[in-house]
Amino acid sequence: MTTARPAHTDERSDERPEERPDDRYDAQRIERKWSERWQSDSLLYAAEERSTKPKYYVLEMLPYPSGALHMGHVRNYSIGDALARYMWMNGYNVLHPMGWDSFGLPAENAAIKNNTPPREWTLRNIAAMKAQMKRIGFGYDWSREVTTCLPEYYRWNQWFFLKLYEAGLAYRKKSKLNWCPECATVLANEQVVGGMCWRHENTRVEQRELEQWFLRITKYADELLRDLEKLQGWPEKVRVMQQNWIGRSAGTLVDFDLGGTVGPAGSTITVFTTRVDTIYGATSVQLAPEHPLVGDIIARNPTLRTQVEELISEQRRAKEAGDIGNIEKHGVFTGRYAKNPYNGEALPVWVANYILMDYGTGAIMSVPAHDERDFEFATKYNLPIRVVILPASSDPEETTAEPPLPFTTMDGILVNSGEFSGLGCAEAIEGMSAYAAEKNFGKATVAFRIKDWGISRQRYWGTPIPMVYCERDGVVPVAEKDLPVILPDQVKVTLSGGSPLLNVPEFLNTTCPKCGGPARRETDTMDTFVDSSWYFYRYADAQNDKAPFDSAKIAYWFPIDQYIGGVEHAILHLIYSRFWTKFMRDMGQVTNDEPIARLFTQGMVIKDGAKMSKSFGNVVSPDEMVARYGADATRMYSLFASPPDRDLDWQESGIEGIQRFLGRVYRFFTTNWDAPSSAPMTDSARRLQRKLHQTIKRVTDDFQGRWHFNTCISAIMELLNDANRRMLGTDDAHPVTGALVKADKIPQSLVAEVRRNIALLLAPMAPYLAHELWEMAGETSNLLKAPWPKYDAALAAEDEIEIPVQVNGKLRGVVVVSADAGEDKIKNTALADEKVKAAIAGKQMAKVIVVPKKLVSIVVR
RNA sequence: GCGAAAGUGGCGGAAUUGGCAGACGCACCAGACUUAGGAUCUGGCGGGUAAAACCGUGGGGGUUCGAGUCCCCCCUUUCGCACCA
Repeated sequence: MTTARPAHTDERSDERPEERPDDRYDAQRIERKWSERWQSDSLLYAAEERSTKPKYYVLEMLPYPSGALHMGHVRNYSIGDALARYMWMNGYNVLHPMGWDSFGLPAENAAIKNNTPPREWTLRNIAAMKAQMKRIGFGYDWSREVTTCLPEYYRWNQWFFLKLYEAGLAYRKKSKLNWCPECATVLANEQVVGGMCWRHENTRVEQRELEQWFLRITKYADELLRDLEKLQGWPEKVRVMQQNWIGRSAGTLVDFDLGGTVGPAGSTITVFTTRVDTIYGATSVQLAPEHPLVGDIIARNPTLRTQVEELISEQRRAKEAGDIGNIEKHGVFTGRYAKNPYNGEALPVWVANYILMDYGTGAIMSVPAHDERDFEFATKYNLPIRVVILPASSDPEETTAEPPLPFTTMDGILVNSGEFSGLGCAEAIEGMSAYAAEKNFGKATVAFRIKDWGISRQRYWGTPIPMVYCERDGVVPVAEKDLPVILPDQVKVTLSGGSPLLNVPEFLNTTCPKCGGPARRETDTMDTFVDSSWYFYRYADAQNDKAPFDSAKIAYWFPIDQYIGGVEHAILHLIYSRFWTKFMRDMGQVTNDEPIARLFTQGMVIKDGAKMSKSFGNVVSPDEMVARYGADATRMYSLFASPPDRDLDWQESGIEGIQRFLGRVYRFFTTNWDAPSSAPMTDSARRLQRKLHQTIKRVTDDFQGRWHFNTCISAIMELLNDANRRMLGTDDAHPVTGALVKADKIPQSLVAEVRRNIALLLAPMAPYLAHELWEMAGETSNLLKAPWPKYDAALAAEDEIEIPVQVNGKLRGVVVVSADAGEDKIKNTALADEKVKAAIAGKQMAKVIVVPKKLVSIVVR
């Protein structure tokens, strides 16, 4: 059935007077209008090359172009964009760029699934996500866009790799590596989470031995640790995580002589210990099952070999399961003895499954009396336990008392320790280390947990490593002038082992840069964390085709003033970035020691108590939110729902509330309030003005300080509620008497002032609406660069304040006094209050405490 | 096991410095305007009471005139680290 539209008639009785279209907040209309304007101005968000303004570099972590933004992105970028806009309004030369971390495995998976080349898939995703960002209205300087999968970018990865190679910081080594069967590639230690692949949480990581390229991040281990001190603008949590990751421990190396009884691997066991002061209490030496000496020891002993092999597999199983910490301690005695160089004692040598080859030297001295693990082990195998440290005590009699074992703390005194007896632990460590060095059987040293960074990936979609293997010249770097080594386009991608590039002869076969003879290219590609280790430098000079960047531009923009992203990058990305910066500094490319001055880690976006994910079916699509409520409401809700460092619980009804608020703001501008054009500042007007200045202060303070955007949005809501109430002439309740007072009309000039400032205050958080309101208020300047409002402390100050009065700790009344009232005045007013009088009637007043501007507390008996 | 953060109405959260607990928003309830309302506006909204009193910030102690906030013990949740010698 079709109903013809009624012909145009002049009169339709049932029709209500139509709202003027402009009376309704139409987010889609407003956002379309401003989006068009902004996009026609390519210089709108551009950072200035030469500027007299102070610089401000605000950066959000670049996304992986998966195809669509998720709410986590929206939250991250809403915070960054609000800050950038705030800084623009405060007169800074703001650098606010965006890019794409666009190499990596998902593109290959998608290629297999959809039969689309990774490059095509990736670039299409980038276009889609860029459109989303523009729709939401994030103010990025797109002239500086960085796309890591393009040769214009990754050629500099290769260039840096050559520099690292020249500096001896890139090297090749055969090693056992973490292998994810699902990814069919090697993973860095950082990408193994509890024995599982970081990307496939149900896939157990295996160990494989392969020739790999490594970057010598350990060269900077000490500095990376030390400079954490400088990063006061970073969350404590992140600094601690990095500190643990680097895992520095100062200790001593001590050689235990095997008396020439062991084969080619040597006849000395070097142990690492942080407690050399306990060495006189050592009752055995423990080797990791994979220690090189173990091979020699078990060579002619099949029984022992079987036992050790069992230890190795126990350890491997535990490692793969990720619970090496809970392994049941096992060990076998090798039948050998090693000499403690301090006292000449021969100690039995054991092999134990809880000793790790990749920490320290893979060998320890076992001191059961003063170490938890050694105590457990010695108890199990009946090894002797000898006390050599007694608790220090101010009472000399107590010093002789045997402590409960194991006694592991450092506040003790050495006993039974030869010439070192009587020393405190700390001085003993120092003295005994020096002694070892002097006698040439050891020295003080530092062990680190951090390992060199393995960057080889047997994958296609990444930066080719610019190295060539020649039969005559061996490993040869590609000449700088021949960069970039282009990643070929038409490649059959599979996920079965080995790099797909092996099957591309025109890539694989090349000539040796040295001799010109036939050679093969390296077919592994770089870990994508290489891309993200320095991308933010490229933003400073994104078009440069002669160098990764011009150092002068880096000197201007760096360090990054504010970096914003998820805490999941606390270790990997952020430690590699710091390493890369230090390397670039040492090669003279940059002058800053650290890339990032301030770091902010925002919380996750969750829904129904769980992280948004497809498997939970609780994913909220930003596109849908923007279509339904508008970009302003979407981003503003992401700022309003919780403080940015906490997790955000997405509630659809919450965003509706924000939408309603924006609608009220809009109507505040369209409503004709019938305000007197010139009127004296009535009491009510004065109160509104005070509220306005208080609001400016609150919002400004939040931007300057703790970034609790939820409370500064609340403040703006309060201002609007207050203004509306007064303008509508709703009755005002007197704060004390409760008597209703007719609200006064607000003069036109104050209405205009409130409107103007609401537009300004909203500009960082709801830019589309703010710009529209700014224009509606008759302003012609660009709101993006309009000066941020200043509050007047005098106008913000209350002239009357409410003072609660407590009697014996319970609230009994509230009195109003002028803000500058002295103690006596406040006290007298409080004591004159009827309710207070009633509460203290018939009792004896013991004490009256007056806290000016705060409260009165009366104690009665 | 070690370390960190957190625990406040039906919900998200506020209280920034020891000083009126619950701002702001959601949900809900009532009313207004309406043929209608998933629009808008007004009012209410921790428990309790007729109204008060009184009780309320995970639990138990403490300091203080006064504690969500400080101290001690415990519980729960989240995150990080975990035979690192």
